[in-house]
Amino acid sequence: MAGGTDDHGAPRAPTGTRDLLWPESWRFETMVERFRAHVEAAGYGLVQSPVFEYASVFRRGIGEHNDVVGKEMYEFADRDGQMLALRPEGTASVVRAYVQHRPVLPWKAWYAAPLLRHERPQAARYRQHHQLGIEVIGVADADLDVEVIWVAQAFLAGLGLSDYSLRIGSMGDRTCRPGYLEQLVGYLAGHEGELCDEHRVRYRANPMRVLDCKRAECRAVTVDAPKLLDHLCGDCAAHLSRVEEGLDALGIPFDLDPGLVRGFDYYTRTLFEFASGAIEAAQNALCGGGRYDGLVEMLGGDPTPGIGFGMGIERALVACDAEGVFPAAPPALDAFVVDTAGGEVARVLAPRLREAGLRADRAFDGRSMKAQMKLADRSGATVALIVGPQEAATGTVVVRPLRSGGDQEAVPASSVVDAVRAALVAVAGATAGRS
RNA sequence: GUGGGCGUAGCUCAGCUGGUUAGAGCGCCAGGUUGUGGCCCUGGAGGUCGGGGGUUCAAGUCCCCUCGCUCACCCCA
Repeated sequence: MAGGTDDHGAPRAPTGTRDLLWPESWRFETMVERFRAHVEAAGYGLVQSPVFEYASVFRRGIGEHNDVVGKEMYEFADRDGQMLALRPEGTASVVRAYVQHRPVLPWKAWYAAPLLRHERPQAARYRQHHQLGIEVIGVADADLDVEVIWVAQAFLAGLGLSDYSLRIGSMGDRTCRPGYLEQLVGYLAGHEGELCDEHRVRYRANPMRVLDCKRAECRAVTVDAPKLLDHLCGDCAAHLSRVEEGLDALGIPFDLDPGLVRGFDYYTRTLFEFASGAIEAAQNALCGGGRYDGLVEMLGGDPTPGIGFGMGIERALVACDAEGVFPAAPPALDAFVVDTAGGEVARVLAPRLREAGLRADRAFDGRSMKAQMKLADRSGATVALIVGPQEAATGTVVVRPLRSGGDQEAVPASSVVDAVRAALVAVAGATAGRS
């Protein structure tokens, strides 16, 4: 295959992207709706920002020294020569929107958006993926950190998930981090020759990455490296303690992880990540977030605190599959019209049923009774409404239950809607009676 | 960017050491006393065996290249 087509010339979805067809698409959207209900009940309002921004928004916010901006961002000059970038993560865009519009503080926003990164696809990782997220601008209180973590945790639990864990850490702030980084770089410089090939040359650009390196060489060095959690200033230490207390108070289990590090420059203080224990694949991070008290300023606003998280919808769905929860059970039809008498009845009856608030569909192309009944069955409809020559001549419609054992009956065309409603009630009653 | 695995009907896959018109299950379509779905039976449609080149009397089966998918590293949701 070449040029975005298969070898027969038919185009296909780009590498790392996928089409979601019914009923998978239904499940995806249902998860978004769940999230909407969950966060709106906690005071968050939807924010929608463009899928592309001036590239500088991400360069300034996320920083140059990480893979997302450095080598994964879709960046291009448009026809006017403006440097634009497809949104690689959610927070920078939302904060840019805040700086531009200055909504009243505190501003609690949520979003569900596609993110694009030119990564090599693998299990549970795509070039276009989707995140559910929240951002709160204008609150420094550690109790908000607890709320934000709760929002994520309660959502996961609400999906029915139970096999996941929470790690939290702190990135310090401008008071304590610079001094710590200096110490860390000094320490690493003293062990430069012992680091892995990659970090031997890169440790100065992003020293905290080395702490996260999985290679044995780096691990041997970092065991005794200075830890940021031991060098937090008084305010950052107090903030972290308050968060831990709050999580304890809510009964949310967590692990304090000195090695929890993120590549984005904007993070300060609280950092957290939920990982699934049920996902077999390597990519098991469900949700990552943290505080970014310096980001608003970096994007041209006044110094204003902020915090948020992003949760991968695709990953959450994989976790749901792995745990056997949140099944796909799309709604079925109420009625399916079968017309073998020329279609004159079906073309009016189906719209009338829908106007009456019923979920209805019909067959086309004048197919046989058997074929139309098959479609009716496959549609999941509760009843089939059958119109043959006999019914067409007498102005009646046969109401045939498809999901229960009841008998079919012929009713006047004028009372079909009532008959369908009665059948729905009867079936619902029978179902309730069985369970 | 690096490495491994795989590419045969819409889907899941068989096709042994290269040899006649490439198969199965599911799905789809049409029939099974001339008006009724689900089960069952019968029949049918549907494949340039990812693409290109090479070896050979002969390749889905071997070799090379290429595209794609997939898994892992890196990083991340």
